[in-house]
Amino acid sequence: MLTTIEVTGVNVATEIPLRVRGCCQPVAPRIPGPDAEECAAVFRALGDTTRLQMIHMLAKATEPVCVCDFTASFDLGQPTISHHLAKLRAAGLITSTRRGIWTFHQLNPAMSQAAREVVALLH
Amino acid sequence: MLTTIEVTGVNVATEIPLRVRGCCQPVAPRIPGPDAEECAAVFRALGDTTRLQMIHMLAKATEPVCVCDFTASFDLGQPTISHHLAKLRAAGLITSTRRGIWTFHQLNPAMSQAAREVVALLH
DNA sequence: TCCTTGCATCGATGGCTGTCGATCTGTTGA
DNA sequence: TCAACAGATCGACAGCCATCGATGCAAGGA
Repeated sequence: MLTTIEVTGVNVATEIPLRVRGCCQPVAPRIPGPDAEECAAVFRALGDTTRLQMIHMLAKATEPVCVCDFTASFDLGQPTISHHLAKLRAAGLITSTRRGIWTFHQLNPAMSQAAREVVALLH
Repeated sequence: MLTTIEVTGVNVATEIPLRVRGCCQPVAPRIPGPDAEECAAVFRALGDTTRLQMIHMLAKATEPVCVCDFTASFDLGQPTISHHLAKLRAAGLITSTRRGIWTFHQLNPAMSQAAREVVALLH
């Protein structure tokens, strides 16, 4: 175990680094570009408290949820809720179905495997 | 299976909704506020392709990684890399240790359980 | 045919974020 | 003591994002 000292959020160690490879070398194979962007997009969609709560609500819900359920649950206007739902839809996390006057939302059954694994973490 | 028609990204179903509870009702218990915000912060930190690649590299690396390794791997300036590392550090995903001239970075061994589960998905 | 209702869309606005060049700081070696 | 280097910080800037009020639009009911 190294003895370290906190300095502006960075630990200062007093020992010589054990370093095999040279410096300034790429370290490991990267995630393929498109995969990384798609994965980041899912994280970005969930990187907002409101949308995270929405996905959690949909994951818990036993029947489809309409927009007014969300507006009743969050202190936000209807256009803002609609905007968040559009973001979740664009990320492929939910699907929306209109039945008569109402539009119902649910987790996308055809969600990507990566997205499914992330959503599963939200119980 | 419902027969649906695509209209501006929303499916239009022709059947009457099966709805037990009334409309405009909160649906399920929410994630406690602080938990949701902390969780969203982790997702937000991973919601950028560069940072996602960084975490992936650190997860794959067998020894600590210094800033110049990242600048060699990404087409970004050193201040930008430093900025992204600071974001990952603020989210509790990595720790940074200075040894002599270099600052080495690694996945935070004391990462929150939620964060650990998310990072584990990146292989 | 007209009104009401649920929801999407538009335009505006303030705040946040990714990126850069310039600069500052701390460490090493001469 | 000083020069060279790794990396953090600062200030600026452009682009994105969350939010709102206003408006448009489709469906249902009178």
